[in-house]
Amino acid sequence: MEHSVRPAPATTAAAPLKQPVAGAPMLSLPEQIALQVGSRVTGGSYAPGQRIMEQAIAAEFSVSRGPVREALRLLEKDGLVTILPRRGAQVTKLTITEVREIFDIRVALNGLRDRSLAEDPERLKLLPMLEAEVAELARLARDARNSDEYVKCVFRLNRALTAAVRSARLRAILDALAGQTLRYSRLGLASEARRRQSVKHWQELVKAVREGDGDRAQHAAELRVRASRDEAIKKLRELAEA
Amino acid sequence: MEHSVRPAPATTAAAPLKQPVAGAPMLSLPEQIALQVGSRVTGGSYAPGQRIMEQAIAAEFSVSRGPVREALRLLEKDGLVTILPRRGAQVTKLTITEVREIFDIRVALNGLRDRSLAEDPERLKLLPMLEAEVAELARLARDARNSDEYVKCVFRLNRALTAAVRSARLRAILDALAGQTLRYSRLGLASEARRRQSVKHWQELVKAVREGDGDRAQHAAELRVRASRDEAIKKLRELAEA
DNA sequence: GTCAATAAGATTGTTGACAATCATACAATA
DNA sequence: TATTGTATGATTGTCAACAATCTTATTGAC
Repeated sequence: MEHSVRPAPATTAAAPLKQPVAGAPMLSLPEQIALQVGSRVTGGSYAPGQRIMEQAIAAEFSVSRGPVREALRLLEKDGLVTILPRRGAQVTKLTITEVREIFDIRVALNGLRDRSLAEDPERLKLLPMLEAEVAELARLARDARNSDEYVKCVFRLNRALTAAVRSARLRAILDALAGQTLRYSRLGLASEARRRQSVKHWQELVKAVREGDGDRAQHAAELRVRASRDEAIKKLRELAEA
Repeated sequence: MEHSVRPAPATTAAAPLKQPVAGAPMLSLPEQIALQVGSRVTGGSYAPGQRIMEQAIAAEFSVSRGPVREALRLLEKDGLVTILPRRGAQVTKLTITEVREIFDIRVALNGLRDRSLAEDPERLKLLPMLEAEVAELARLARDARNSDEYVKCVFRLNRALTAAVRSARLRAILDALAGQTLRYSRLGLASEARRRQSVKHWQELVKAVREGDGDRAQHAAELRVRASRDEAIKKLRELAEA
C-alpha cells in the first residue's frame, strides 16, 4: 500500500508525481488525486458542468475507485465539483448570482482576515513580504501590458496572507472560496483603471498593518474585494450577452 | 440496495429510522448515518476527543465500513469529528482559542446573514415568525428559571434565519459553524443579565428587518454574537480552572 | 525500576466484485 | 409525428477480504 500516484495514460496528461518528497506534508492517495484533478478544474482544462467519472479517473491514476471517490468528496468540500446522488460528480458550474454570493462571503471573511493580521502581535514579520509584493504590484500596474503578471502577483499575495492567518478554520474557508472564484477574480482586474484602484487598496492595507490598525485593514479589504466583485460581475454579464 | 438504516444493537441506542418518508429529501445511507452519529456528538453522548471506530459504527447500523467512512467524512466537513490519517476519527475537541476563532467567523457571517435578510425584498414574509419568536424570548427572559427554554428558542430562531438565507453557500458554512459551537453557545446565555442583553439585540434585529435597514441588522448581529462569544469564553476559562 | 525492542492484536487504507439505479436508444402505439 | 414503454449498457453504491500501519502489551537489558 501507500502506493504513490502517477497519472499514467492521461488523456489530458498531468505532471507525474512521486511520493517520497522529504519534508513535504506527505499526502494521502486521495489527497494526491484531489490535488491533480482539482488543478485541472481551476486551471480550466475541465469545463464547468463537465462530468467526472470515477472509473475513468481510477484507470488514469491506476488505483481503484475507492480513493477516487474520496478524492471527489474532498473536491466537493472545496466547492470545485458538485456531487449529485446516483449521478456522480461534475465540475461545479456557477451562476452569476452564486459567484456574487461567494464574493460577498469573501468580503466579510477577507475583512476578518486582514483585521486579524493587522492586530496580530507578530504582524511585523509579515511586513517586508507585504511591502515587497505591493511595490511589485505598483510597478506592474504602471504598464498596461502586465495584466497577467499583475493577476498572478495578487493571487500570490492573497495566498500568502491567508496562510499567515492563525485560525485554521478561517484559512480553510478562505482557501476554498478563493479556489472557487479563482477564474472569476481574473476578470475583476482586466482593466488598467481597476488595477490602479486595486493598488491603492493594497497600499492602504500595508499602512494599516504597519500601524496595527485592524479597523482600517478590514475596511480596506472590504473595499478591495467589493471592487473585485463588482467588476467581475459586470464582465460576467457582458459575457452572458454573447 | 437502497438499504435503509436502523441502528440495531446500539450501545448508546438511537432512534430507529426508516427510509420511505415521502416528501422528505431522501437521504443517502451515509447521510443517514452521519445524521445519527452527528446528533450523538452535538447531543453530548460522545465526549470530545473520543475515538469513533468504523467497524463499531458499521456493526451497529448493519452496514459495511464503506458508507460509514463516507459518513465520517461528512461529519468532518461539518467540523464535528476530526480525522487523523491512519488513526481514524475522533470527536472534535476544541481549545478555547479555537472556540473563539469560530465565534469570530460567526460574528462576520451572521452579520452578513442578517444584513442579507434585512435587505431581502421578501423580508416581510419572515417578519411574523421573527416577531413571534423574539416576543417569546422576551417572555422567557423575564423568568430566571427558563434558561433552557430560552436557549432552545434562540437555537430555533437562528436555524430558521439561516434557513431563510438565499445563498446556499452561506447557509452551509453557517450551519457547520453553528453545529460546532452549539454546546458552547449554551454557556453564553447562562446568566439572566446576558439573556436580557440578548433580547435587546434580537429586538434590534426585528426593527432593522422591518425597516429594511441592512447596516443596522448587521451591526445588531455583530454585537449579539460578540456578546455570546465573550460570555462563552469567560465561562470556558472558569471551567478550565477546575 | 525504567527504558527500549519486539511481537501480537486491532484498525485503517485499498481493492475487486456484485447489486441497484440511471441514461440512452429503440420500438410500438396513438 | 410525437409519445410512451422497454431493453440495454453505463455508472454509482455497497460489500467483504486483504494489505499496510498503528497501538498496546510483553519481554529483555541496563
